[in-house]
Amino acid sequence: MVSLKEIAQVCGVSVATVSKALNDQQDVSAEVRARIRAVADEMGYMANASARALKTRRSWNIGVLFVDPTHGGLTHEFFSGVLDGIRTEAERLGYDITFLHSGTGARPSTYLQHCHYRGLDGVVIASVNFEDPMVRELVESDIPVVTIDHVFNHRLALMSDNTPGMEALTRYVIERGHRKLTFIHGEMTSVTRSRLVGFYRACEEAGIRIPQDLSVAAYDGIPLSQVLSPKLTTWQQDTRSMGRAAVEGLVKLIESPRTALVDRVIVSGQLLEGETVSDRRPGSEGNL
Amino acid sequence: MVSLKEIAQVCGVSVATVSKALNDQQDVSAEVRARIRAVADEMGYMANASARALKTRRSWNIGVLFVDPTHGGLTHEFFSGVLDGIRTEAERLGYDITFLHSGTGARPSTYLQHCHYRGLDGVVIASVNFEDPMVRELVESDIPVVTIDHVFNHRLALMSDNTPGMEALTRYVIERGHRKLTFIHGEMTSVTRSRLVGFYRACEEAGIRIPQDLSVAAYDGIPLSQVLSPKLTTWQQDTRSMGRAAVEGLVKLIESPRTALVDRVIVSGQLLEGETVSDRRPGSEGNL
DNA sequence: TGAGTCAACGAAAACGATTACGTTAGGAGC
DNA sequence: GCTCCTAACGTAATCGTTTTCGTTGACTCA
Repeated sequence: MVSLKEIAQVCGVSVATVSKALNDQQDVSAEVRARIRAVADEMGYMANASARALKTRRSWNIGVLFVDPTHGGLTHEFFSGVLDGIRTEAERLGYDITFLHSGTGARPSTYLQHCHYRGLDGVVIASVNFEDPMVRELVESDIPVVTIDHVFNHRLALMSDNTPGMEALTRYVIERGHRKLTFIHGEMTSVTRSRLVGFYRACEEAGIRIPQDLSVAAYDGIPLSQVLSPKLTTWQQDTRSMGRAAVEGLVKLIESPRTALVDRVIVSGQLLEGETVSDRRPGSEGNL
Repeated sequence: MVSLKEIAQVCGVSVATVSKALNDQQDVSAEVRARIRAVADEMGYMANASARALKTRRSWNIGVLFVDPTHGGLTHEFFSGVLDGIRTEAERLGYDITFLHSGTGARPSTYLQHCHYRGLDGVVIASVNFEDPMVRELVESDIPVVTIDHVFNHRLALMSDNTPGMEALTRYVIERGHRKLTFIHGEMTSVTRSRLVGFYRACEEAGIRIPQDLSVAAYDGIPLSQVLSPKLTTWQQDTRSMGRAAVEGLVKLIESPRTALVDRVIVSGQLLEGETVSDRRPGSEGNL
């Protein structure tokens, strides 16, 4: 609440000079700069984000759009990890984050309007219905956007390695002697399709013969799977890294739109060997 | 990005009149107001939060302070529920939320400075080390604050029903015939102390005699406990309600500081009967 | 008719920061 | 001594709102 003006008065200089000194500009002598900094520290000066944003049109604020289809809110474990990554990386780079929603206060609005209202510098979109007109409006706007696990033209997309990951997971199961496989999935989203491709690839590569005992392997390495007994064998997505990578890419897009690449970033996961896939290879005893 | 000025030009009125019309003030005739609203809608006008905040000193933005001691970040299930409640209620009341942290951009700072930087209207504090000097600085500041599960003088506190909850849970165990009880807890926080009080109360009420088979009851009804086998018997805290109630109280404090009550709000939980407490009463068969 | 009232508008000053541009003075160069 | 350059500062406009305080004109009423 102490402003540039007050510092200027104490130091006997103009507001402009204080601003320059605090922003490390060249137009100020070393002595004056040092004095201004000392006074600013002493007075406990803190910049006013609103005033700065108003003038510079940069809010240092990133929007996060997430709609949980299962209505589980933020408890959804996948998004919790992603969000934590987003939050961590944003903080590191000097940004705050704001949850996007439709309905600013009493009057209803769109996601894009919410962005304009807050002057958001960019948006991370994850886990939404990408067919939603409000989402499309946002993606087609002139605001920097990065999507997670969905690809739009001319937009930065951050993908988990769904196809190769599923392929590797399936191959793991096949290698252990299983020949009759079933792929159980939820809603048929683009993510599901990617994984299905990986599943088929690994199957084709192997050929399918006779059934044996039931084994289970899953996608997503959420913590829950590790406290179950027996421990679930899964392909673990590094959700935190996904969040971090998303923000890293977005901020590049924001801060150097000319040179930043609009492409596909893939964050790879890893096999988490649990106890739910038996080893049926000749000569082995099996572990289930 | 269309501003009041542009609307004013189109309508042939002053900026002041447009502002008044859009903010439902009395100083504008019905016809002019209607025309201004129509033009504003048509032009897709959206207020600029920064400009408004700069002028009114109200950001419509609430800070959320949460530091996970176990370093699990937002994946901490308790806080995920609380956060979702905060988010939902804040949205309903027209507020956005911002995660507080120390370290605004490159330069390190305190939580309070972060609040000033963003002009936050109030703060919800949960799951932090309440002895932290930075937390105390925040609590002792002039910013509206509500704490969750911790009581400060002259500050609004939102408590879960730790003592009566623990008391009820313990009584439940005793009623089923158990006489030798053990209370296992983590760090000795004020929350732990509250629960311990409830535990002792129920014990005193009953008297203690001989040991029997092992039974387990737990506090916190996180989803995990329900997928375990056997299902854990727990006292379930309604985390979402806690988040909502916290924001509800905070906003009252923000919007009517004169009449809002600074007190203790208690959100009660409920017994979630699982399968981990056997029934040892005479005549019963037990279920474990 | 003249004073007074009031509804309906506008002018302008903020809020706190940034920045293009103007100004000043001292030194260099001839 | 004069011009010119440049480092180091200040002036002032500007970002988009809100809000106080005019101002204007129509109307009422004695």
